[in-house]
Amino acid sequence: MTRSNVRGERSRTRLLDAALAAFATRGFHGTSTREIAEAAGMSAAAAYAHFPTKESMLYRLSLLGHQEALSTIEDAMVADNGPVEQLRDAAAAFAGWHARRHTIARVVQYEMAALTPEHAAEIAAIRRRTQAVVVGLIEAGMAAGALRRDDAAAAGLAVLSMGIDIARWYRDDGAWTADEIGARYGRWAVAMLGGSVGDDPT
Amino acid sequence: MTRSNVRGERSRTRLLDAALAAFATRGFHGTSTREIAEAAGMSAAAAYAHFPTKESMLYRLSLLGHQEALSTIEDAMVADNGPVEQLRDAAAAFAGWHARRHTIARVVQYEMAALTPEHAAEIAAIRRRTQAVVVGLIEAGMAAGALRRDDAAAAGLAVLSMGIDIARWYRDDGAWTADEIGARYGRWAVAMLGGSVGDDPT
DNA sequence: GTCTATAGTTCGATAGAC
DNA sequence: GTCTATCGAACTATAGAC
Repeated sequence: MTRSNVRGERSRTRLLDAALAAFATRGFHGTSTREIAEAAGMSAAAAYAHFPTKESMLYRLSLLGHQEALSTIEDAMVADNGPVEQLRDAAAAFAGWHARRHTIARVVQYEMAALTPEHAAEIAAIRRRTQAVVVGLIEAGMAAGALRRDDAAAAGLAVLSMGIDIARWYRDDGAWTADEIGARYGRWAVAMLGGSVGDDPT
Repeated sequence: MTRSNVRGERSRTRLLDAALAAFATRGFHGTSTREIAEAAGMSAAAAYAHFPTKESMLYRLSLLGHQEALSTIEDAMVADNGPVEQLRDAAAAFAGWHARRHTIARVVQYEMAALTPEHAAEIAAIRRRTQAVVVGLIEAGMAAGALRRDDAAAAGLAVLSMGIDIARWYRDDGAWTADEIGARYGRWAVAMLGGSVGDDPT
């Protein structure tokens, strides 16, 4: 991390920002390396000094996004108020993240098929951890009798689905803030499974 | 509809089937006209006797799929047992359709950005009708006191989101049938909003 | 309606100068 | 690290024969 590569780091960041915006709106296959480079203020050839392939840009974005989504869930669970409140907080954080960070979330959720098999496998491992966290909370809630008995794996998938799909439709100029959406989706996730928290007597 | 164009109709159908499979797995921009034509058993040039552009294939598939999804919801509501049971049935039909017809559903939900502006506007009108049906049921249920007061538009979006996202992850060799998924998602949609039907005392 | 051939463009990625 | 120039391949779509 010498002083001499500060400029290189900046170019790399600009490229990733440009690739993110393009992949989110037109998709990986709908985006050319020329578009990305131009949006980053350099020639297409210059981009190859920072990333060996177009796919390597997607991989970097996908990895960062997946890690961020998982961390957001984990951070929301630190207050251990029991599985039901933890489920509410995790679902709220997950949904809120997909609204607040809808651009990278769109890449995370809808461009995985364009990754190389090796990169896709690495990303899939993070996704499995994310799913395991939510399903684990649901299982714990059911075991404690605080949630209605049901297929916990299917329920976890549905709770995540509500959050993931936000990335498809959310717009920054829409009617709801990311926090509002998060709060609502957290309540809905719990209510869906027959649970209750606080002033929510179902 | 003369006898002489029966072969043409068959070729057209084969092309649409091939385009559907390709668009669903690799996306519109990730699919070439050559791939589609080859999978349909003809040259790329021959495909242009049936469709003037690659986008026109996508448009046809998207239109058929959207109409089918809307019809499925409407058909599920014919038995008027009140808004809550109708909501359960509509959500179940919508979710079940996305599982049973996940291939075309994937094209319907995730390839809209590749349509021409004119075609996209036509499709968007069908989507608005679909949304209006579900939001209308939720509003009716809230007005009747059978569902918890909440933002009906946001709730409708979340109910549809659960169904839509099924197209992203559903596989034919998975653990659940489309009917099982539909039944569960119908119950969850109602429970999420504090409603109850039949043997579901929340 | 289908073919071969190809026009004309754009693609991802590289060569080599500075 | 960035540029201009370009390679070789792939792309959408068309021309013209049958």
